[in-house]
Amino acid sequence: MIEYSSQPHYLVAVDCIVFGFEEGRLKLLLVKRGLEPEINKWSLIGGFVGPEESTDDAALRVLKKNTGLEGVYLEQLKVYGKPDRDPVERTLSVAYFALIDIQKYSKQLNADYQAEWFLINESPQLIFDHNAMVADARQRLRYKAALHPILFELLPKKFTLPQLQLLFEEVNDMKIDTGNFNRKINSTGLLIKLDEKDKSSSKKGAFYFRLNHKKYQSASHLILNLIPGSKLDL
Amino acid sequence: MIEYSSQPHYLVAVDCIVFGFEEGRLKLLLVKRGLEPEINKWSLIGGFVGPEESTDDAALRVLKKNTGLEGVYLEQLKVYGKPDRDPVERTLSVAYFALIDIQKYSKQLNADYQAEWFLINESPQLIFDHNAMVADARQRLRYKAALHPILFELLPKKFTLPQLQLLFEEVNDMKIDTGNFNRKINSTGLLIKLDEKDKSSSKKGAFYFRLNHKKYQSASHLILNLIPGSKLDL
DNA sequence: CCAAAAGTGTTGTACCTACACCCATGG
DNA sequence: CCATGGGTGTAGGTACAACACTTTTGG
Repeated sequence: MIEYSSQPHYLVAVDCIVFGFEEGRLKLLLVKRGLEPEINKWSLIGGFVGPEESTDDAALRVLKKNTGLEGVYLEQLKVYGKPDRDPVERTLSVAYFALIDIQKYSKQLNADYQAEWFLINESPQLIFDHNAMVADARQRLRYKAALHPILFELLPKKFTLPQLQLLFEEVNDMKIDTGNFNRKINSTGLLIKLDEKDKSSSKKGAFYFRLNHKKYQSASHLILNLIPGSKLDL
Repeated sequence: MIEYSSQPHYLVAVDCIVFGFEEGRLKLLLVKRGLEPEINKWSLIGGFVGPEESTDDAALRVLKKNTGLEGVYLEQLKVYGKPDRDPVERTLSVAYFALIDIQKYSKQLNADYQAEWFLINESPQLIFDHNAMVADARQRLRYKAALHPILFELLPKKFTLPQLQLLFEEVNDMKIDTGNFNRKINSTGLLIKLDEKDKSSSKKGAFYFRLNHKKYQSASHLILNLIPGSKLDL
């Protein structure tokens, strides 16, 4: 039997930066940590990687356990591997970011786990290096969303153009011209206009749209150019 | 003393996808693996992460040991975390990709480690999931290079525009119009024209250029638009 | 009828592609 | 003097930013 003799072994965790979008604001899902150290402090959703699961599997499991959701958009962000990032024992963390439809979430088991949504700019101090993870994830989200139509993952099945524009403005932290935005979005062919209108925020009402899923699948690598002088950085 | 009781611990390795560019072709640095299993098969350069170093540090160490080079461009690619990716024992691998000036490399200790350059499209079968890592790294390189001027890291201090164009063509696997390419490159202000010419590949000779380092630093997030209808994908 | 949000039209400009063209020089 | 690779110029088209404009409807 071959073995790697005396190489050191470490704990491996996953942590998920979970983004949501509600009432025109970008939000972040946090939980109160359930174990020492730093018990009861706010933390990203996370857990240790089990012996029979991949890190991807572990992230999915953790996500399902805390939100009840499956089939959400999940992407590996990066590894945080400083030796002393966890004071108890060396633990590597593989960070993932998830985009979820916050409406779907609230229909699921809400109270079971004491998870809570925070406005992203008003979230509390987090444990360890979790604040850095969130900052990195926001940057990555901006970057990725500039090139790929992933932000739809944050919206309910039916949504309006003003809603979508607000989302883009939140993520990129800038105002966008409505005319140009609508024209570009429509030219992608990704949206299908419904007959129904949302009158909750104006008298005229804004038409609902839904995703053209066929187009969305095949165009997941499409390059949007929705953000004018975009200041990407990665 | 707090501890995370009985959570499982794993080995953690780093593997480096090292790119080079020579004679107009993109190359990959590989080594013959020095330990069982799969001893003497071709492999990425890699090693286990030591107890006192971060994964980034480990990658730098491994790179220095195998190429003698320091201060090279190095970026985390992603973690490969399937439970059975190493048949001996569960080992997570944090993959990094590096861009090195192959000229500098050959000046360093060349024969000490039995590393060898392969044309990227003619590289041998690699151990474990290393082939997948290379494929992912190529894609990431293309993606990143479309937005950031990182490809200069692959060139020597002095280089010509035709050389640079070849590099872009290799990385993106497409022909690029010379006129448009030159104009765009020049408009970035990233290059400084030297008086000297390289006459090795034509009678007229091509002017050498060097990087404007100040501009390069401050514009590391610059968005190049050098690849026409680019087919990015990540 | 008016305020306020939704959505459309228009126009000048910047940039980009394609391709024709000139340049330098070793043999 | 000509073949070859290096490098520049230019015309036509596209797409975009900016902003003025029309539409709808509840109060």
